[in-house]
Amino acid sequence: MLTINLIREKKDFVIERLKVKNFDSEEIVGRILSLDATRREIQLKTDTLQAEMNRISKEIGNLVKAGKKDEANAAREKTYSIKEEIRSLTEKIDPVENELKNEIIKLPNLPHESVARGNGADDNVKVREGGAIPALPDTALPHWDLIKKYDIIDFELGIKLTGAGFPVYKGKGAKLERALISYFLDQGVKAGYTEMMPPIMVNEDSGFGTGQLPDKEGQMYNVALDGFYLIPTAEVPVTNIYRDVILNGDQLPVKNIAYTPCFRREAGSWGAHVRGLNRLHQFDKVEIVQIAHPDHSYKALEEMVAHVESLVASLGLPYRIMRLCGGDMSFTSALTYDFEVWSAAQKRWLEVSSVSNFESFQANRLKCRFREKGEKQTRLVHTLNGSALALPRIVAAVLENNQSESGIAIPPALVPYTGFEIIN
RNA sequence: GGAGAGAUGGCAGAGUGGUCGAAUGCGGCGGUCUCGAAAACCGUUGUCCGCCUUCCGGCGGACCGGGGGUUCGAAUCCCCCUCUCUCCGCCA
Repeated sequence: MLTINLIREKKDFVIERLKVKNFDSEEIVGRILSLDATRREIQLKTDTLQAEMNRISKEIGNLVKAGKKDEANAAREKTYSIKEEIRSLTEKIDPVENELKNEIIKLPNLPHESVARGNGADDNVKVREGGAIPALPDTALPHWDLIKKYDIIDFELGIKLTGAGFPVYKGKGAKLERALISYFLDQGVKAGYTEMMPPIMVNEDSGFGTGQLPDKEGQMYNVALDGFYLIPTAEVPVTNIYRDVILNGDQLPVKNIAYTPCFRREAGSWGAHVRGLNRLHQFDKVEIVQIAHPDHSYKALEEMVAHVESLVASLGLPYRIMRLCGGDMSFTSALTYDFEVWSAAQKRWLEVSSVSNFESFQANRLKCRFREKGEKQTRLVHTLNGSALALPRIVAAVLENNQSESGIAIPPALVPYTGFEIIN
């Protein structure tokens, strides 16, 4: 959520920047400014009247204590009309405030100045690439055939237990999954992140804090009986740790890492390109989250990108890093880099990580601030997160890229974690 | 699931209708003392909103789990909700 101050002070700038995200905000901003003016006008009136009320009430107290009953009653008479006036103003201010908030949360985050205009994935900018695309024989199989051949992941069993998109990992498949989680966590801890194991269900406040609610309600599984949501990403609980928190400047940056299962309803997004592990309702992901000083958040973003890059490279996967254009970026992000790995049998790039700086957009919803030592003023922090990494598509690429007649070779970096070198 | 108790500032913990944004202690910050530190002593120490102000800041309003009510006046009284704790039962 953008701050009202920014909208008030840099109205034209806000409108211009949002055009990069193909978002026409002129009307909304106009409504916001008018509601804001109304709100302040009403508040000034009520505050003045309330001050008068408080003064008289205090006076009555003193008069009663002094035994001046008649004067006290006279003063009491005066309060009735003021009270009525306050009541009617209060009734007006509530809807104005609600409407104001409803309008503000409609505005997406402003894109960073480096973000290009564009409509979709085709307009994203390739920043870097690495790794060699393997040459596979024509007999190479897509991962959904490989997992059947080696019996390591069972989709039909998942359908029986739950439904489509909830696979069962078996034998070496399960071990590979666990190995990747451990490997990613260990690498993160080495890079200075603190490991967290958060709840995988969150309440409504948390859903609002990171921006899933109210807009993307339909994307999350809802445990209606208790009012909880299954997390679509560890970003939600791990970032919400800092909801309503004021940090000391010297505590920044906060660097946390967490493995969690992730749950996504993916309503309406089924169709082509979602076979096998490409899109699931439940999947595993290791997420890195940073709470950064606003002056250093882009340095933090680069550091996170470098970390994710080192992970992908260490698995020997061909990858490319894309800077998302305005039209392809999420509502909450100011700058996003996507990581894609080459899936050799599907012959397509699969998104395995998305690393973003949200600047103060989430922080403003979360009310996460920090105070510099010696300063009185609090400021909003910047929040960042990225997948490091999302497992299923990594598994898909590892299986497809490393297949041969004799089986699937495990990347050397993972062997200490799997305990085996080949799936056959 | 049954019975009971409670929710106050960073923490602990007073406060049952007016002068309470809230005693006191701890912690934090600044200072005195010291070569330095500890101890001791002195001072200071919440958040949000609005108005004024060139900065420093000043003034006003709100906030004692959340929401509503009674009252001229509510941390204090009433109603609803949420959460926590204790005991019993069940249980990974």
